[in-house]
Amino acid sequence: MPDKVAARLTQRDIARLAKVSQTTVSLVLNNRVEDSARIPAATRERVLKVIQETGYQADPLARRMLKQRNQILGVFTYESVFPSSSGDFYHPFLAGIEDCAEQLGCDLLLFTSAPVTQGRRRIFHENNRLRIADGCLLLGRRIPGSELSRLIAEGYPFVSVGRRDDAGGPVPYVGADYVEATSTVVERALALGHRRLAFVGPGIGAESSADRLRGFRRTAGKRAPHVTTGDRPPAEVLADLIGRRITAAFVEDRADAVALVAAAAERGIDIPADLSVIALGDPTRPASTDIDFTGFHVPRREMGLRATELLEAVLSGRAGTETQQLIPCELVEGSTLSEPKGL
Amino acid sequence: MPDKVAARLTQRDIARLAKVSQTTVSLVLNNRVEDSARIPAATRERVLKVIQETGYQADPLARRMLKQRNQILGVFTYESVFPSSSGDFYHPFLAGIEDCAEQLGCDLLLFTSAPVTQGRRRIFHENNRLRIADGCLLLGRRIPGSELSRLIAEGYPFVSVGRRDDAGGPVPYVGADYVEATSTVVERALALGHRRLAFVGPGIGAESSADRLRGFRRTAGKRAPHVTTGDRPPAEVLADLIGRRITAAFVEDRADAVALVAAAAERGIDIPADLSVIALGDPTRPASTDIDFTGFHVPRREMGLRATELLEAVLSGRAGTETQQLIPCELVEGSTLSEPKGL
DNA sequence: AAGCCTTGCTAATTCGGATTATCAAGGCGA
DNA sequence: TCGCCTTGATAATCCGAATTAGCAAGGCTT
Repeated sequence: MPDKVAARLTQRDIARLAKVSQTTVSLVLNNRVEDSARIPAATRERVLKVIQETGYQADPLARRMLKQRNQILGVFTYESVFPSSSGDFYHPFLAGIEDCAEQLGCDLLLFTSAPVTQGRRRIFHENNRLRIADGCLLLGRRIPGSELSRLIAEGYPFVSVGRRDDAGGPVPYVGADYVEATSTVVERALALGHRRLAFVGPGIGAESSADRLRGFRRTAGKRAPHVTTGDRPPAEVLADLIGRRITAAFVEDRADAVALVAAAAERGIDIPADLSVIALGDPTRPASTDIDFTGFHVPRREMGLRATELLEAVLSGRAGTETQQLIPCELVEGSTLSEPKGL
Repeated sequence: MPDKVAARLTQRDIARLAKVSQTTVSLVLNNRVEDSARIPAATRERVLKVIQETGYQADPLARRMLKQRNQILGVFTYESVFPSSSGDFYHPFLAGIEDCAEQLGCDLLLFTSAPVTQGRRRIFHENNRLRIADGCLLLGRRIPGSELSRLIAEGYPFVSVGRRDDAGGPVPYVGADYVEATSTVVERALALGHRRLAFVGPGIGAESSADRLRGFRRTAGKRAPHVTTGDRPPAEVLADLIGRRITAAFVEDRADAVALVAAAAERGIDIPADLSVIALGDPTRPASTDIDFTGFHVPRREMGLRATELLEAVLSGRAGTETQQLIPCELVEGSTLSEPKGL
C-alpha cells in the first residue's frame, strides 16, 4: 500500500491507537513521573505496546523546536573534506572528531552545501544552514577573519581546529604548539653545532605558518634567513640554501621537504651530511613519506578530539574551561639531522 | 552584552523591526509574488534592509517542519567512518558522496550517534535520528537484512553503496560488478593456460564476497577449489595452495594477497612464475600496496557518487530510474599473473 | 451611491512534540 | 453532605517559518 513514501507516524497516531491523548504519549515517551504527570502502569504499558508495534520514532526536528540542543555538531571545512588526492590532511582530524562525537552521542553534519567560491568555501552565504547544528567545528589552513568575527558577533558556538588570531574577540581553538615544537628542533640543531639555519616555506598567511616561523626566529635569532618556496622549483630553493651555506633547513611543509631531498639527491648533495633537513609537521599535499625525517608530527587526531570536547563544553555552558588550548607536537628523532660537516 | 548565547533572531523580531507582520517577512524572504501575496517595492526593501542589518537567517529546522525536503543526506556506516588505520576503505566512497552532495547543495549528516553494539553500528536503536535527513546512504561490508527490510517497510528512502540481497523487497543500491570482473580475470588466466585455479577468501557472508566467488565459479567451473583464509596464517594458506598444485590464486581481499606474496617470498616461491596471484579488489584492511597486482579495482569513488545521485532521484520521485545499478570494475594488467610454469 | 475589483497587508493555522494549566472523578474527613 | 485532596488524564499553548484565507482601504464602474 505504501505507494508513496509511507506516511510518517506521529504521536497523534499513537494516541489514537492507544486511546489516550497526545500529551499522554509524550509523557510516557519522556518517562515523566512528577506529580503533575501521573501515568498508571496499565496506561503506560498500553501506550508502550502501541509504540513497540508501530515502531514509532519521535521526529528529532520537532523536538529541537522546543529544546535547545539538537545533538548535531557541524563540521565546516574550508576545502573539500575528502580530497581525492591520497595525501589526506583532514582525515586524522575527522577521525578524532568522529571518535568524540560518538562518545557524546552526537551526529556530525558536514556542511557540503556551502558553495565553493574563489577556491574556498564560505560559511556565510545566502542560505546558510549553520543553525541545524548546535555548534560547529572549523577546519582549514586559513579561515578568513571576517567569518570568524561574524561567528563571534552572532554568538554562534564554535571551536576552531588549529590556532587562529583574534577576530573581534578571542577565537576558541584547539591548536598545535608549533612555536614550541619548532623552537625545540632548532635548539637541537644548535646543540649539534649548526650555526647557519634557514626557514623554508611561506612563514606567513596561515597562523600555522606564522607560528612555525615565530618558533624558528625565537631560537635561531631574529635575522636567521627565511627562504620562501612559492612556485619556485625545488632545485632553485636548494641552490639558494647552498649558496647561503646553510647547514640546516627547517621546512614548513613535509611535501616541500620531500621535494628538497629529491633535488639534493640529484645534485649529489648528501642528507644529512651536507645539509640537514627538518620537517616541521605533516604533508598538507600528497607526498611519498618513506623518508624518516627529523622534525615533528602534528597531533591531528588528538586536536580533532579535544576540539570536539571543547565544543561540547562550550555548548553545555561549562564555565571555567580554557577556550584556547595548545597541544604539544610529537617530536621525531628521524635521520635527516646530524652534526654539520665542517665541524 | 551577549552573556549567554545570543538569542536567536526570529521572523517575529524582523517583523517588529520593519513594522510589518511575520507573514510579510516570510513572503519577502521567499520572494513570493503571486496575486495572493503583493508586496510593494517600498515594503520589500524595508524588510530586506532589516534582514541585512541583523544578518537574520531562517531556521532550517522550522522550515523542514512544513516542507518535505531538508537538503540533508544521511550517511550511515556500519563501521567507523574515519578508521584510524591508514588502510582506509571508506574514504573514496565518501569522496564521491561529498562531490555529489556539494553539487546538489546538500549537507551530509554522519550518523555517529548510532551506538556500536557487538562491534557494529545499528540503524535502529532507541533514539534513532534517521528522519533528520531526507534520505540515507548505507555503507558497510555487511548490513543486516533485518535493518534493510525495516527500512523498506517503513518506506524510508535510502540507497546502499554496494549490492545487497533482497530484504523483504528489492534493496536500492549502486554496487560494483564483482561477478563480471572476477569472471573476466579468471578468463584471462584460463587463456594463459592455467588449469588449476583456486578462490582464496571467505566467499560467503557479505554480498561482495559471494559475488566474487560466483564470478569465479561461473568461469572456473563449479568444482574449482575454494580456500578459506579465516584466522589461518598466510604460510598455511600458501602451503594449502601448493599442496593442491594450484597455479593461479584469486584472492578476495588485497590485504590477504599481500600476506600471501610475503609468505611466498619467504618460502622462495616465485610470483608469478610458480604461482600467479590475482587481487579481486582493494584492501579492506591496511596493507602496503607497492605490489603491482593483476586484478581489478573497485570504483569506490564512482559508486559513492552514483549512489548519491540515485538517492537524489529517489527523493525527488523521479520515476523510471533503475534502482539497482552495477558499475564495472577497473581491470588492472599488473605483474602477478603470467603463464603457468609447467606449460 | 451601491457594487465590485484591486492593492496591501495580516490573522489564523499548520507541522510534531514538550510543557503548563486545568479539569473530572473518586475517596475521605468533619 | 459539603468541602478538599489525590489520581488520571487532557486541552491549550509554544517553538519558528510557510501558507491559506480573508479583511480594510481606495478606486472605478454604472
